[in-house]
Amino acid sequence: MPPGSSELPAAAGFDQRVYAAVGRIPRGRLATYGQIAELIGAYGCARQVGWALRRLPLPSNVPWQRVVNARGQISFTPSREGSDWIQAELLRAEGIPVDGQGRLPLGRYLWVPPLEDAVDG
DNA sequence: AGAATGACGCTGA
DNA sequence: TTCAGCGCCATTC
Repeated sequence: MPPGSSELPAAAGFDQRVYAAVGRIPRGRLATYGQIAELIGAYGCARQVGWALRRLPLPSNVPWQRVVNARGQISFTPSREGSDWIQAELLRAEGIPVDGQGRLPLGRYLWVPPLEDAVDG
């Protein structure tokens, strides 16, 4: 729709990129915010990835729970209104052990995205 | 328009 | 290992 006719934020397209990238994370795997940002060509915009996931309506078909910070820990914050704890439960359901402090073995479950553009496919 | 905020990440102590 | 500081940039007030 033409600009000015809606209240849609300019990052609406950005959100879709994030959701598409997150949707590619296999079950039982983890990715970081920075990893998703870099994957969609927005290196350095890790925070914006978090914003996009925050705007994600729950429940959602997007595996948002597989996105954690680079420190290998679930980002706990009151603004999530409990979705952070839901994230821990969902990850445990996928076979990923989550610490009582939200920490998890990121090195063991880190997702390595395929290089689609480098090979013929 | 300017200032504060935040589901991040890196460096240094 | 944990903690503090700084850079980052869209969102929000």
